[in-house]
Amino acid sequence: MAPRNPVNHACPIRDVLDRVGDAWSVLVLSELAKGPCRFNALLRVVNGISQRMLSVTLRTLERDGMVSRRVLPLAPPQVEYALTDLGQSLFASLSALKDWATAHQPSVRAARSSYDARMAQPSAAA
Amino acid sequence: MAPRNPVNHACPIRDVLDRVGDAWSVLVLSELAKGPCRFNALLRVVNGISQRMLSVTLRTLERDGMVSRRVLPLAPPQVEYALTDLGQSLFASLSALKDWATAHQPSVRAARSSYDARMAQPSAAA
DNA sequence: CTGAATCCGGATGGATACTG
DNA sequence: CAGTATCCATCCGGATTCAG
Repeated sequence: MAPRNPVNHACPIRDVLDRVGDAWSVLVLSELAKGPCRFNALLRVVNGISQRMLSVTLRTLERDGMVSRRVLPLAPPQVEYALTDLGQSLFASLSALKDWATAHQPSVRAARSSYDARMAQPSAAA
Repeated sequence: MAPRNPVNHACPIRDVLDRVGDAWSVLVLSELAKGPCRFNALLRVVNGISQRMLSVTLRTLERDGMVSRRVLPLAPPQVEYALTDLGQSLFASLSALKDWATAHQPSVRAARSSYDARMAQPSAAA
């Protein structure tokens, strides 16, 4: 997830984005933000995630201290995942970005349409 | 950059992260935040980016309205890239995340070490 | 100088099957 | 239930080459 290229600076932004930029982490994070959850429950609710990716994602999040893993000693083994304080604070910080996205989505959409339209017309300079 | 999987919700967070989660966008963004810059200048300063990825990244950012592109009509063609207002506001929002990262990097590092240590010892339940 | 097109190796991630 | 291991298709991204 992290070592995309050898030039990873000590840049804190890249550090977070490597942790959060992938397709699933944020989804899992936001599910767990609603409350603790078990593996298969996450699998069902995260919509489209594969068993493998859920497993990988959870392990990474756990390793980074965002998620806690509690094994219930029961007949059918149960494992409960939950956000740690650290994970909750990260999720909170992400909301700033979410707010930006929500606020500016129209602008971005407009920019895109405009760009696509401009590119479609070879006769731009007239 | 965006369509990692067909399940892209209309989730605004994923939307931003798809735009910003890749390895280079943020680097380019933060360079341009310092002021307008030309192609080859970016190429030199962004440390490790290839010509192709710079080109691709700039085009994406331009399409999304984050970056403006101005062609100077000169003998050796010059193209100047700069952040738009939209791009600057995004960059500003990213700083919240950067602050989080800076503040919690030690915690994350600690969590990782701890996790790695725990995993190294098969004898956990005693 | 600024870029686009092509080629291609490596990483990413889904499907499946198997284990505890 | 909660995962891991394997197999394999796809995509990303670097190097190179060509064009305006």
